[in-house]
Amino acid sequence: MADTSGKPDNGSLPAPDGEPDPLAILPGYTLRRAANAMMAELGTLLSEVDLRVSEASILLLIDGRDTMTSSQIGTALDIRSANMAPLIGRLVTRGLVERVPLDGKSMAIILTVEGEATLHEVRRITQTFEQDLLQRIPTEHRDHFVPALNALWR
Amino acid sequence: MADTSGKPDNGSLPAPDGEPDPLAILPGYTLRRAANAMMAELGTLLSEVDLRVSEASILLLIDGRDTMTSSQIGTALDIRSANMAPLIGRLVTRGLVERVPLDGKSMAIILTVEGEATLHEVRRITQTFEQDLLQRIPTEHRDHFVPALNALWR
DNA sequence: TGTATTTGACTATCTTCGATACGAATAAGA
DNA sequence: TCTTATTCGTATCGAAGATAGTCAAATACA
Repeated sequence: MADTSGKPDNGSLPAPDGEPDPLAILPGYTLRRAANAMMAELGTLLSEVDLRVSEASILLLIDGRDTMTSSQIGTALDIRSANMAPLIGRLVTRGLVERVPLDGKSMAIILTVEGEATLHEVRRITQTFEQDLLQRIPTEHRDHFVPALNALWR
Repeated sequence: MADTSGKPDNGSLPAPDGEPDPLAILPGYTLRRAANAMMAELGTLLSEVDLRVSEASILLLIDGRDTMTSSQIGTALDIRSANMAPLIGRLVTRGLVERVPLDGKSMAIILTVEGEATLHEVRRITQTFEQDLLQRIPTEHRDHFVPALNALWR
């Protein structure tokens, strides 16, 4: 209805001459595009160690901990337990982590020796990636990037 | 999702002495989490008009244009033509857009009257969403948000 | 103690977005 | 004309995420 917004309303007149994308000024749209681009790139980098982004996240998270259960990992990474099961399963199959019973019900997910070696590669890849990502952001915006993003979900 | 509230649920994670989440300072990780949270929220909002985010993007893009082909839309939104086909197909089935032959090979995708009415709702929803999104970002970071994101894919 | 509820791990299946691979038809060029 | 490239479309796959529901262990409680 009546746009009560005080933002630049270019809605009904998109100026179809030279502007290829009227969505580019929308924060939500740019957020999606940027995230897609970055995740695709990270996915390509991680294919070197045959890991998906979510799998690499798990390895990074459980490093140095020996009592983290599948559900705790899921809570930390916001992954449902139904989706954790096959994720952990693949890591177990590949010998990167193992399930260790904590009690008769809970299982701790811990890195194997091979998992630690792979994690080392993952660290190398992600650190380079994160550095490159920040480098692409103009210096005057760089320090605002993570705080702004964190305000959207933390 | 269901975690947009600032509740203190991390009793299971290490205390604030060490680090509650070693991934939270990674730009790529925060980017993904923020984008996921925002897109889930927008998806929920758009379910009111039974549209997915990508479908709503198409409507927003083609408004006011009458010679945009499926492949041009795909180029603008970075959607492969193979994925455009079912997307446009659903919009056609719902009577929101129609295919108009341009030259025997190319088809222009244009809004129907009903599509324009729906687009009006979409604008209302997305403008509120975009405004809320920006509001959540602390003022000192807000102006840096879109420029920083655009540097990652434009 | 016995019963009921909650929790942890898991299976099966669905949805959304995105990517390939390929085919058919038209347009454009050698 | 014959070949190549473009456009639109099919079918299929993959990653991430969501629901529903099973099952057994753990916990709460009357």
